[in-house]
Amino acid sequence: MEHKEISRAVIKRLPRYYRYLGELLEEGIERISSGELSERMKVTASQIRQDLNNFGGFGQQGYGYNVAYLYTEIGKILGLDQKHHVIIVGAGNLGQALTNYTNFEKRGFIIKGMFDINPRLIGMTVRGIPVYPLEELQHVIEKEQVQIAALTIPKGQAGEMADRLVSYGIKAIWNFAHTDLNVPDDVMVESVHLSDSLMRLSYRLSSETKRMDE
Amino acid sequence: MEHKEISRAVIKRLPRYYRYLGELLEEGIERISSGELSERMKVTASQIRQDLNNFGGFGQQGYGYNVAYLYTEIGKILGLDQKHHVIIVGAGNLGQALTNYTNFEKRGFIIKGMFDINPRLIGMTVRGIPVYPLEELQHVIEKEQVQIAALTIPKGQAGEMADRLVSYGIKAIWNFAHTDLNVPDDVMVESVHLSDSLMRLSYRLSSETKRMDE
DNA sequence: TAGATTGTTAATCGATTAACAATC
DNA sequence: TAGATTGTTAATCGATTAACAATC
Repeated sequence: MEHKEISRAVIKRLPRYYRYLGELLEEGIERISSGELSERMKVTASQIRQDLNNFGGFGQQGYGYNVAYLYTEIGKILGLDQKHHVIIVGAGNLGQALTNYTNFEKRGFIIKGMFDINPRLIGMTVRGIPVYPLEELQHVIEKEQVQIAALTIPKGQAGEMADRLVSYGIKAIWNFAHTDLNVPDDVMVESVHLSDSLMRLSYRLSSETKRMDE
Repeated sequence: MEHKEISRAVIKRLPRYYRYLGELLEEGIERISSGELSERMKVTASQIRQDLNNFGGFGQQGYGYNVAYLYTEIGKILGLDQKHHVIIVGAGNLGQALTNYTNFEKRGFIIKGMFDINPRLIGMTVRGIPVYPLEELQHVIEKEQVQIAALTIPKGQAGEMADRLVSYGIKAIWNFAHTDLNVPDDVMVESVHLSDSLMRLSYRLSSETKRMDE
């Protein structure tokens, strides 16, 4: 219906709001004003109110925001009220690390299997989740109605594997390969480029050092 | 000296330029114009020229940019011409994955050790790199002149550990814990919030589904 | 009711894109 | 020299912040 397209910048901040609200909830805090939250998160209160109002009026004048309510609502916006079936393509250390991270499960991301070409890994289980050979890929995706694939394989094979996953009906790729993927418009890609991140850290370290030399 | 502070947005894009230039280099391409690069990277040529000119005139009118030269120069800007000593705090799957990723080493990030509280991991080696007990932290940091610490431990312990690392002289923290760290201004933090990333993917998946329902 | 704080409009700031003169 | 393409200034666009009327 109404199509006030939400800006990329806002979406990027949503999980952070969710994280802070979760912490408030744990601390037993019931309500919070944009002003208080702004101090904690180190953003302006104005930005918080603007961001939230993209999705509707969650607050109440003179009161602020109800933490539990806002937490739930942002969860819904992020799609965390639904179960998502996930596979991990690439059962190396990184793939295993993702599988072991049980918090994803709590948020509704259910890992249905891991995949690898390495025969030594096939048959192994992590947290009871088996490593399948790649031949099983299509079968498992269809049977388990998998929507999300985490791609934790070397960049050389990533492009081809992405195409293959898309052809099997995958709708979202969580890409850890150090390359950009080209997929159809209706397939979502979220990339975690670890080396890019490390280089940014290196840049800031170097430029800070230079600044101090002056 | 001259202080035309580089914007956050530009710095964020630098590693991506570096990545694409590396690929061009591998393909044996000697020179490239901002127009050609813009097609590959799917950004505007104007942005490429603006970004690069923050650091100096790397191109030549009528010719474009020399790939090898530009690659080297951006490498220098990113601090990749220098060696950085790194430790990994938290020797679980994720820590091991980082240690196994040999490309970091190629870029000058040399891992000097891993650390853990788990006695079962201590003494183990990954690619020849030993897992030390936390008691060795200060000693190794000082002896090996470690600048960068990757933090791959649960969020509950992350804040305290960050303080400890800072007190031992660490100048940059690559934070994988699902929490924001508070450190002094001269200490750089680069966070990789995996769950934030997964939630963004989930958001886009959900909103795409909704759009199609209309 | 008075005080607090939101939701929202308006002003500002910064980042991106367009345009073009400079120059290889 | 003519053609190509940069470096850079100007114009546009979008995102952030400030301000304040609405309202609980």
